[in-house]
Amino acid sequence: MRMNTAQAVNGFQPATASAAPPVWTGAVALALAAEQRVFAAGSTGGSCHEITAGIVRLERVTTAGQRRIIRLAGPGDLIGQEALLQRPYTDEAVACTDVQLCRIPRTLVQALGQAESALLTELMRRWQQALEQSEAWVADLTTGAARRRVLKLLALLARHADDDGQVWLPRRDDIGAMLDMTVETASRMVSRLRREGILDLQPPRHARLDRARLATAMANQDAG
Amino acid sequence: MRMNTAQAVNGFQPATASAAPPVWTGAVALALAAEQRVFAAGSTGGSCHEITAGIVRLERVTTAGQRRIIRLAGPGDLIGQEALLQRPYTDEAVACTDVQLCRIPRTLVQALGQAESALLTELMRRWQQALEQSEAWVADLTTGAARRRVLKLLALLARHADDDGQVWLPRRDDIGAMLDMTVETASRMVSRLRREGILDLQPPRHARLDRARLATAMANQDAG
DNA sequence: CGGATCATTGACCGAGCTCAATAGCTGTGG
DNA sequence: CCACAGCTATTGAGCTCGGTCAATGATCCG
Repeated sequence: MRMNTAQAVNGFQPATASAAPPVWTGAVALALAAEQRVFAAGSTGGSCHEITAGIVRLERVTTAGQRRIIRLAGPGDLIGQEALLQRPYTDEAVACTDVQLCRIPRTLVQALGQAESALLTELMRRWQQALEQSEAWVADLTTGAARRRVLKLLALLARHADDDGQVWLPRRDDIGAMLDMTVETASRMVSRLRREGILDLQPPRHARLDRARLATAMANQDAG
Repeated sequence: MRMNTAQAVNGFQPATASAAPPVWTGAVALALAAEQRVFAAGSTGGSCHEITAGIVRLERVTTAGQRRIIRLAGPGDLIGQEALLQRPYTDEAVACTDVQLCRIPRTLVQALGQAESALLTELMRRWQQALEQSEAWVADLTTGAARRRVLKLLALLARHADDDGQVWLPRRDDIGAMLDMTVETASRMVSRLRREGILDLQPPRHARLDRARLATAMANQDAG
């Protein structure tokens, strides 16, 4: 199973701090509270969205009837690109935290044939970013023991830490849907990490991470 | 865990029979034998590739040192788009079967600012397709019991059946890398499906599928 | 305060991993 | 052609992680 390939392909790229103002001139900003729906699966909206603040989850219901969170999208991420192609949204998009969005109408992008190429480049960049994150999700969050997957998830969430160093910690059943495990296992893992001092719960729905211990734990996990 | 949501979000869209000649005028065709590498992870190539025949796998080595197949790409799929953005390839691309490719140089796409919008649309379409497939992979192939995942994989492979109805069947350890299970479990599952008449092995590396029984088995699996 | 949702913990059990042995298949050289 | 080596696949036996079922705590409101 082990390989001697040297290059380290790291799943999660450093946070693409797109604090710079959105490039989509003409797009309209809007805000949503946590648990509000951005768009519904199967519905046909005329726009995709750039997330400027907060975290949005994309989820669907599998043929087995199980709710499954496909990926998380944060600031700088684009969701609902399928609308640009006049297709219904594939997944349900729901705000995990309070979020701020930038609504990008399809019409805006369609008038882009001869528009400045910077915009086109940006579009491609974001699109590819989504693809890579989706693939990183497969690679990191669906592989190995439950403990490993939870650690990986924490590492991902740490990238979205808010100003005072707190990270958003999903509800246990959401963790389950992300990592394909039961609520109980998710809870057990979180509790264990708390006892190990890796995690310090700050209810509601938040925690403080000990980055060093987290890194150590992940290294140990990968080693074992 | 079960939900009463009615809409069926099917993971795998019908095969995008892109038998039509590639839209990329100026791109150069090339052929590779099975197990040949299309591009290496970390290397910097000047082009992305459209697959016109065969199957290519995209894989990486996780931080745990485990080889993990991220997705499969077939005819009509675009791989290595990151080259368009002058970035090194994220994953290793290896031909699973003999493949035919269309090499699309970055320069070709860069001269696209004012080019016909049809090409731009096509690019976006493919990009989105890759994203969706990656997400479908997460949804279908990383969820649930080993048996379910193998069935899902077979359903996916069935979409790439060759002319005489045979499907390419990965080596057991490749199945393992795709579905995050051991070689032994993969072998056990395949053997079981063979005994159940869902699968008829046609070595080397091929099989014939009983679509009806496969569908039934998947339905049973989802029901249980 | 009472009810609802969410989280934690325990006891038990089974799917899948580990370790290990056997069997097919493929190619290579005598 | 056969014999052998090296890979690939299959199968078995035991053990463990995580799922299932169930009970108890927290937390959060109205």
